[in-house]
Amino acid sequence: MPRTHRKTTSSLIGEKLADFRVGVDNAIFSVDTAQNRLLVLLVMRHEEPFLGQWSLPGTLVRQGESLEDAAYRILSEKIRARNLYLEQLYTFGGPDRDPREAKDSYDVRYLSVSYFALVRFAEAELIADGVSGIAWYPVDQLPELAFDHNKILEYGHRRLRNKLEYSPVAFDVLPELFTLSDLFQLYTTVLGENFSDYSNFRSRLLKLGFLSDTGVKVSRGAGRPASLYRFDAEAFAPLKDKPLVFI
Amino acid sequence: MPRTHRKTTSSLIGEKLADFRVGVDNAIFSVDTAQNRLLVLLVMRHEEPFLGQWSLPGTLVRQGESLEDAAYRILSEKIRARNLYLEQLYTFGGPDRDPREAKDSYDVRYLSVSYFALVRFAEAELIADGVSGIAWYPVDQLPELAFDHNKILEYGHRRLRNKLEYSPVAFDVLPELFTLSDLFQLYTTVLGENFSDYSNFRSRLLKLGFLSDTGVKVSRGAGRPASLYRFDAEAFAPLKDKPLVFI
DNA sequence: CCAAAAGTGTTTGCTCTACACCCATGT
DNA sequence: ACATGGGTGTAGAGCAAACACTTTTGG
Repeated sequence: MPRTHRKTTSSLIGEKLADFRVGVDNAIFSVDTAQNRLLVLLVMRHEEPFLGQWSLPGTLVRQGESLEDAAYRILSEKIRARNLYLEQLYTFGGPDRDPREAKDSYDVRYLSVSYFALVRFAEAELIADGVSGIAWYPVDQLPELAFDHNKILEYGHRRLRNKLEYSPVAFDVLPELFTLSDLFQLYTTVLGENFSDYSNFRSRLLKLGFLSDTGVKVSRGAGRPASLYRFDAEAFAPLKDKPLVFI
Repeated sequence: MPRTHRKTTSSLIGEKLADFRVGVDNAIFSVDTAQNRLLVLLVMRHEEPFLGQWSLPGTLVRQGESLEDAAYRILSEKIRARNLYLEQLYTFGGPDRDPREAKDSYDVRYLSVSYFALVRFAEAELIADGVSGIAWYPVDQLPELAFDHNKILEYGHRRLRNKLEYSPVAFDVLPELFTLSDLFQLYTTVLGENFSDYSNFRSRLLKLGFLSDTGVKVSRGAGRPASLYRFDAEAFAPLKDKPLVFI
């Protein structure tokens, strides 16, 4: 494998290696169940390029820091969230995705490893550091973002929908105890109004057998009180690798 | 977003940025239908570290070259394949994944953006460049690979199985005209013996409506001759974004 | 009592599974 | 003729969509 990991600068024709800056950008989603909105966390840029424009929270990777560590670091610098789900999304690294590449005489490439996160909205307290603008934006009302961040978000949004359908991410982001309506509403705000009928959703989920009824009832205004359920990780374990459908 | 894309070296405490070499490594799969084996392309290393060990074909990214371009370049340096499917797999970038990081005084990080590829076996002619060892290995008889390449391959293998179930990659890798047995066999070698009954597989696929019978029959030894089918891209188009199950 | 929310049940049609069986060819 | 692989059909189980209905609360 002669061409892999050759020492930095090669003198062979046409083989000049690119010099990279590696950053991590996060697509952080959250569901505001009170207002039925799917939100994404944006921060205002205070530097060139794209000064004054909204962008995804990101950072450059430090020495000794893994990519995932970097992703968690940005997240914890922006919000205080304890319950969350995070995974790598995609790596965007084409040339010309950052305007600085053109200007820099040194021909530097900016590579972005993006991460996808879903956090519990109620607990996610934004950290205002005085200077930076930081805000939750509804995904259907996004402004034009810096770099290729609109593209990253679109990609992240697709991933979110898939995750919800095929894996139990929802429970990472719901409170410990929740009603089936809470769960249904979460799915509805992410997947759209008519993804399923409530009663069918309900029986499908219950049949899977990893939601345990605590027996405790809660009343939310008018209407019959709802049972509080808990996600039973043990009961779910055997299903972990099977293709699940929560439709 | 003050911490994103800050100019190279920062002097703030604990914020020393990592210096990156970005490589692309390919997990290239192929199905040998004659012998019913799932193969992966490995190359022998002729440099330290891991000299004399097998590894995934990889390269460092050049100036002006996109990640995907780099992936295609390695591929075309190793095999002459015209029909293939390729997509990004995952980015491995933790510290300590490359032993050179420890030795280099300069604290360089080696980041690997891995790509997943599926190529048509019959056409994939290996390019022996005299020096390098290069070979197809059955995925169930892998040697110990350099770096974290075993992990990458495992990840790629999982992706392959998913791709086959939910997307029409198989048709990128089958000949223009194929029998339903060819298709079934491809699925069997990748997903395992008992993923489905032939007759059910058959009717499910045909009902989807994007396989058109050419009427031409081929005889392979004994037994009734089989119809040659063609993948009808137009008929498939409307199904593109729907969740398909080829199980 | 009525509206609202939670929870149950039923009907209809379809898909999945598992086989059994027929068809066309080489030897 | 018979083994071999290709292709068709079917009965039963289970699931999903749609919707009607009951239960329990607040006002």
